[in-house]
Amino acid sequence: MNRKEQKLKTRRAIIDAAFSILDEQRGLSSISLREVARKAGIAPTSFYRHFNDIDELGLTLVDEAGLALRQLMRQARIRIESGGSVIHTSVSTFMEYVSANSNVFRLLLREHTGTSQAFRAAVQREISHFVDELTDYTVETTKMTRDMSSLQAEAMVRIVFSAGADAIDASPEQMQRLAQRVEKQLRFIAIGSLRFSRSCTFSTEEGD
Amino acid sequence: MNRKEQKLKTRRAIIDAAFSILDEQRGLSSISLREVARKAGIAPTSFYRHFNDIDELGLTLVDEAGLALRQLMRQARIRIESGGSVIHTSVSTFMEYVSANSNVFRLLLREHTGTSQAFRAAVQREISHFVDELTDYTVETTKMTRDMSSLQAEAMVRIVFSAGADAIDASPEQMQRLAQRVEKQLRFIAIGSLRFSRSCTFSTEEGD
DNA sequence: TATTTAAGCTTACAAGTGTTCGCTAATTTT
DNA sequence: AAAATTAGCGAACACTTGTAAGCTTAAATA
Repeated sequence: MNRKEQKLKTRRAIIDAAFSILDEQRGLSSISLREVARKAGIAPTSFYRHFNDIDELGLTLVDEAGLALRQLMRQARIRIESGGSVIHTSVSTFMEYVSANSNVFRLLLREHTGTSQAFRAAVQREISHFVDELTDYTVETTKMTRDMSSLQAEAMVRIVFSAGADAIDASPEQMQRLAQRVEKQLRFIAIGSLRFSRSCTFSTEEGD
Repeated sequence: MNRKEQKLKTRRAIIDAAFSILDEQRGLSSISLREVARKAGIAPTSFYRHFNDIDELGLTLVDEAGLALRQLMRQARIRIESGGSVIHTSVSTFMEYVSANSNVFRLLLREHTGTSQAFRAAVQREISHFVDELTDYTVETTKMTRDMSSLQAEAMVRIVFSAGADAIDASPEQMQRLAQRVEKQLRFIAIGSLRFSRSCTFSTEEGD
């Protein structure tokens, strides 16, 4: 058993090395096998004992980042259930997550608009997941239609992720300020979609 | 004069070559001097007659992209003045711009979250410009405070740019659909901020 | 204990990179 | 017409890159 244990250990070393490189200013596409190997403390060729390809490593990183994102969602839901404003709690949780896992979030943001179709698709999948969950929540807790909830959720996620991008390089004070702005903006959307929803009730055949 | 003319011509060839490479799947950071030179039809060393550095080329590209963005704003304003819904006109103009200059917009999006601090700052500057102009417009055409207008403008720009990212790779039908969604989402914000603004009037000392 | 397995290493190669140097040739200036 | 300037080129440099081949060595299995 000691063998597989060791293998997993250096596999982790490779992944961590890759993340640490991303942390230091570089994107997935410009990451080099040799650099990762150097940082992980192995010979370049040993890399192939763990991944067939450098892209395989990249997808692994995106998967791990997506996992962290889902954990974030879970945590936010738990906090919401124990009381407090939904919007405030969500934004706070998100911002904390961004600063705590800045390298992970940076990866998601970069690859979202990045150079590789496969990575972009992978990130898009994670974000859609995020939107879907928020849509479900909105449908449950409001009287809005699914379509309207979906629009609202999408708008909110766009804003939060976009703000998250700015938050990465921000100081704690800037982030505090940013979070407050985002909260207000999300309230715009919440209020607006509700209003919009009501005004539509009159002009469509779909009653309540 | 024939000399400077020729120089400008090959300078343009270099810039166009760089843009065309970006078009074909690659990011600014992974662009290679030699590749650009090859595509521009000059020797690698001749590149230095026009730019000190490959980063200097990068900044030039970002500047050109920003210029195009400002032209877009101007065009949108003209269209708005000649009647029609502000939101609809703006979104349409933006979407048309994105698909017409997809490589340029791609550059802005990528470098916004990209690998180089200088590029990120340059793009951020352009986007801030965009937000500021929209804020001014909102202050002029509504009774909202500057702070509130700024929040609204920022939210709208975040959504539009985020949607623009999705629009790049979308088919015409998908883009049509996307544009409609964005329009509704912007309306959420417009309605919401107005409502929010009114409700604040009661709780603050700032009357009207 | 003997044999097999496999993680990790060293060496090696072909291809790509940025950049320096000195040259050519054509245009501009004197 | 002579001199100076300069866009562009070829050769060469000192790298870095991905990947292949074969070896070592320690653990797993028989």
